[in-house]
Amino acid sequence: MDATLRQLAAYVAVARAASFTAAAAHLHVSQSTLSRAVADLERVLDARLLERDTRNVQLTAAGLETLRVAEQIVGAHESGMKELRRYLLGESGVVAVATLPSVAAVLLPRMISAFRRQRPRVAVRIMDGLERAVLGRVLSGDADFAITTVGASPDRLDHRPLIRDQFHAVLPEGHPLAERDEVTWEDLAAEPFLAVGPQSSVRRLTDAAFAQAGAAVTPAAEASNVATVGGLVAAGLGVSAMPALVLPLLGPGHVVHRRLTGPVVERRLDVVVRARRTLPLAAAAFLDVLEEFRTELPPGVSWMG
Amino acid sequence: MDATLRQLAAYVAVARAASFTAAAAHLHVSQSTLSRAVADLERVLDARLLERDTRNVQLTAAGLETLRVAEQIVGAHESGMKELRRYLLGESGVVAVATLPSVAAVLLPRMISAFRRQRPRVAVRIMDGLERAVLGRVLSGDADFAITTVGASPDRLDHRPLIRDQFHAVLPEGHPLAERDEVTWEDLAAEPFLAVGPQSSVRRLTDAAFAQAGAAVTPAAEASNVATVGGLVAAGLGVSAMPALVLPLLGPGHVVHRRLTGPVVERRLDVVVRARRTLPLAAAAFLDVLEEFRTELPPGVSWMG
DNA sequence: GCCAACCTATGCACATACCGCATGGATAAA
DNA sequence: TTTATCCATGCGGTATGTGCATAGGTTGGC
Repeated sequence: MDATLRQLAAYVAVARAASFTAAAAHLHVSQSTLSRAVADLERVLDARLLERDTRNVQLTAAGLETLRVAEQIVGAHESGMKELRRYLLGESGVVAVATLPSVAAVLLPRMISAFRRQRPRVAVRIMDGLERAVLGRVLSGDADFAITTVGASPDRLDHRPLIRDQFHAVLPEGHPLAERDEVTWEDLAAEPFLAVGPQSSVRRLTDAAFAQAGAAVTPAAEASNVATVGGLVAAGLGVSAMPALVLPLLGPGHVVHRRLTGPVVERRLDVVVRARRTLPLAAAAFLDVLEEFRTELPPGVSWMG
Repeated sequence: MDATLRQLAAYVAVARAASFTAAAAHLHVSQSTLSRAVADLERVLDARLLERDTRNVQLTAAGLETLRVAEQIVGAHESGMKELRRYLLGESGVVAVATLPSVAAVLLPRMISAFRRQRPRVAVRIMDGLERAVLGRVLSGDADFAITTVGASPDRLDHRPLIRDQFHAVLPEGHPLAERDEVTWEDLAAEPFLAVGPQSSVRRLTDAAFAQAGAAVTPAAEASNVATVGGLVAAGLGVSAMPALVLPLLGPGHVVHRRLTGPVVERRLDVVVRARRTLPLAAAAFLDVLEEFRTELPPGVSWMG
């Protein structure tokens, strides 16, 4: 049979103190308990570990080796439990956030620095991707939660609104529409439209907005990367429409943006978690930080809830 | 409170098998036992580790971290106990032998190779020194046992004869006494005598032998190292007397040796262990090997007991 | 849509382990 | 010789651990 953790811990205490009585006082148990525990250990190992001559307790060679091993085992238990507790209290570990590239680039950095001021020992892993991939990360458990648009509300996921993000017209510098303060979807429909790829949630929203405005728009060009779309606009190949958070990602080209109405279209970014799962405490703490993180946002972006 | 080793082991089994029932079969315990153990662990840690939906058992994030830590702890326990058992069975560890330089150089190498054929994973540490130091090593517990002469039988040590080692006259080549087959102590007393240092047990025996032969001998020179004495003899400065086992250590000089009688003096080499101590099994195994190690010995050396 | 199969949780009873108290026995110091 | 100190051990009460039987709930086949 194997030695109990209790026997090993008792033995370590007695061997270190070289005294049953002293070790008992130190551990706040009775001396008889330790006497028995050590005797049990010796019986289990079938070896004499301590030489007791009423006045002194002295380790045998086997006792020395046993002490070494027992310290390892007991130490592994103690440090492991301590580590685990820290993790479970959300004081260490990794928070994995899945989110859209625009959120990852524009909002997350500030959120993370606020979070890490509060929990410096918790790392944050960012997984950016398009809505479908992002939701998949949450479903599979790779990510603790997501901040993303949610098209068709999928099964096994809970979500709640976090941020409102208004669409803006994206125009080349010097374009006639740029002279106005506001542009309508109908205005845009008259120009060559540069769209993001069909996988993007932005594309779904622009398609819906044109339909709502009663315009049938076939994109003049598509690119999966928004920076590419920005470049196309800057080069004068057409116009586009992007949520406010995406505007900083349009690249260094000379583009301008204007409020986009008729209708005002908003992208809603939700916090998405797995249904019927309790979040790891560190992840929950991140969301708590988000609750209080009501700092100023770029124009056209606002908090919800 | 801390998690029990039993709880952690149960959890590791269940988490690996992703099934209470399968893990129970594997560990040969009832399913209810594991169900309870895992529930206890979750209560102790105050965290949900497994998501059970009747068909599948799936790890939560906390469960994954707990599995990692629990595997470490349980693994440390298992491997530690295995290591300890090996040690206690004498299948690993170190046997520390304290002994005189002559034994260390001449006899021990063969003994060690015989021992290691039987227990290849046990290392042997040799501590050589003069009798006093050698016995001190055993008393302090630094050495498991000693092979040495024993002058005044000291307290707290047990000893039993192992080897008989006859004294020989050590002469320069071409010396008149070298023409005989045997030399007496009286013969030697007429020559300049080259002695080892007063700390050496050999010195004690040569002094006693001369006294027994009725000769008062004052050494012409002393050296603590027997090779030095050999060099002095080879240089023609005098003669000496050494036990047979020491003869190979006299160095490359041109010396010869002859049987020494009147009286025949023997050095007795004992095995010395601490009284009332059980030897570590590996050390006991070494002594067992010695028992059976009755191979040929140099002339003038023989087994006892 | 219903039934059978399967999996985990739990009530119950029993055995063992564990603990502290009190005390015995042995030794070193006074 | 006496005293103080320390470890071992008998004893009784409590906590813990285990298996059996079974409840409860979900999945998959018919």
